[in-house]
Amino acid sequence: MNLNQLELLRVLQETDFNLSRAAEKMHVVQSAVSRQLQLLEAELGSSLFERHGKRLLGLTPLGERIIREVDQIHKAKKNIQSMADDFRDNRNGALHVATTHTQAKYLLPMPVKNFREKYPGIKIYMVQSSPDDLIELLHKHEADIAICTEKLAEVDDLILRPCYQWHHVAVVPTGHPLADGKLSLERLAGYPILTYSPGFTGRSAIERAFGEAGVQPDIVLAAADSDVIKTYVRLGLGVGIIAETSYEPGKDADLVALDLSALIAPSTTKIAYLKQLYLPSYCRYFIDELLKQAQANKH
Amino acid sequence: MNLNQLELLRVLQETDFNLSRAAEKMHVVQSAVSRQLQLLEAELGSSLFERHGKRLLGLTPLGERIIREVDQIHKAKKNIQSMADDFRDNRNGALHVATTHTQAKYLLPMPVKNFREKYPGIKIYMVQSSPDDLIELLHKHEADIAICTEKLAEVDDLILRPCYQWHHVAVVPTGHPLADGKLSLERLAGYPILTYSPGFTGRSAIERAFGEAGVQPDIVLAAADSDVIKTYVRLGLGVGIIAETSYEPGKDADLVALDLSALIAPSTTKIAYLKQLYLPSYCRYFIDELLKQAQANKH
DNA sequence: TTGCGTTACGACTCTCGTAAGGATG
DNA sequence: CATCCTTACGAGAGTCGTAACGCAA
Repeated sequence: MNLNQLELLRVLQETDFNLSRAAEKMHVVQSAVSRQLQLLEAELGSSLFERHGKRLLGLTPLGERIIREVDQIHKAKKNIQSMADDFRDNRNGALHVATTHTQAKYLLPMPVKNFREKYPGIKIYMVQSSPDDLIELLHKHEADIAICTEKLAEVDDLILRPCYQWHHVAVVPTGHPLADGKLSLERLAGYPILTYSPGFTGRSAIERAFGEAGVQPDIVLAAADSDVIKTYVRLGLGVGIIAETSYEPGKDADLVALDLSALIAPSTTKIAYLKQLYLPSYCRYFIDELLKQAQANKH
Repeated sequence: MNLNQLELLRVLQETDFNLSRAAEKMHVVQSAVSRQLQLLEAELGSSLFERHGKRLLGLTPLGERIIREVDQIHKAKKNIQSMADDFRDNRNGALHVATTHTQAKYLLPMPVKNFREKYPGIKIYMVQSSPDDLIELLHKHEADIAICTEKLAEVDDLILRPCYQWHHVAVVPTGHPLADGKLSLERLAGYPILTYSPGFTGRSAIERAFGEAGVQPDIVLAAADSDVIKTYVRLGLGVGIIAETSYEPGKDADLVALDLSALIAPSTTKIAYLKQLYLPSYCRYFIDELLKQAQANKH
């Protein structure tokens, strides 16, 4: 048994149990992985994959169990590498951040700028994705940290750090009737609503608020980002509901933002990363910068 | 980086960072481990060991961290082996049980007998040791399961399964004055006491009972096993306090057992094993037998 | 026929063991 | 001077790549 053979199991799982593609991923010829797999199975004395003829179809029950251990080993190995790189003051690492549009646009810019200055050698990769995907990206080790508001509570192999709390605002063109008088969910629901896609940026809090009030909003546009929403608000499609941070007084002077903190429960944006993985110091620095930025935004 | 190099780190820790002895343990010549260690340190880019000249003195901070990951890897690797062996219905395994005298003599015999019949190919190794050592044996992977009453609560990487609850009895020769009338801790303390060594078989419960009563017993003999205690009780050295299960009505007809359940809190004997290690099916069978035996003893 | 996996064989790399050498207490 | 670690070098084991073959969609 050796690390390459165990790695092969992981790669096979990621390639639909296709030896040829696994070989490609591992930068060896196909016959090599074929032999290594045979050797491993021979050593363990049982087959780890269900087969149809020569083709691999999936894992056997034993294979399932073993691959869980392989994942542990893979994580530990990664940790050893990261720690050594970190200790050596390696300035050639990479930071993979997965987040949603809202955070990428309104929270990350300053932290990223500071990070670039402090760690010019570290490449920053940002993946913008849906909250559903973020957790998966962490688990696949394709992201080091994820920043988002929704969907980050269910899993327990993550460390979750609350970053900042915010509330929603309604945005309407200046002169819109809603801008006067007292706001209520009922009045809001009297207009077509434009807001985030399900699963994005506090959408669940919006739904909960309307649901508990027994009001059925007419959501005519659901977008992944605030800019799209604002664009259509400008076109007069209806009332936008976006995160307060997404309203920019300067650029959005033609829009009015109406505080909804009394009507819709606040949302908390969190930072998440895998509990079992070692976080290099530059990663910790980035998280600290995010928290600092979140503090600054409050004032 | 490969598994042997990582294993070397573990072995070095166990051999006081002595390359020569580590080489012996790994069944290779000393120059081989020297080179492998150099290769690993070169690959990671930092040294993992504090050195004084050529000699290794201990781990660097980085080495400390890395070895924790190495332990994870070692456990996972062991699990893979165990699972494969178990799945293949391997009848050539071994069961390492660590326990104290009392359990070895009064709880284990039947379970061991049943185990031998069901798994004749599995060798049973029993290590008798002090409760202090048992946990260490588990951590060093020199024991699969530990059975004992004391000291099994503090660590959280163990799974603890309560096995049975029992209380102490006082044993005196027939005709001893204590055999008549009402027992109390004060009366007991009027005689020399013979009981277990600190840390053994509920000794802590005995101390707590006397301590809370404000009575200072005169413990003239502290032994690791009940048989020694009974022997000296027979010689008239004083009153023995032993586990109820250690009093055998047949063999011990010349002694009287006096129930102390009202005076000394009951003790619970537990089975412990490492949370992160895979338990082969024969191991689980043995644990089941122990629990069954504990049930049977109640009646 | 194409895609996928296995088997055979020669070349290369890696690791080991032997042996000699240097440092430390 | 005994113990411990390192270095040099040749032998052997292990792994890879090429290539030819078998099998199924």
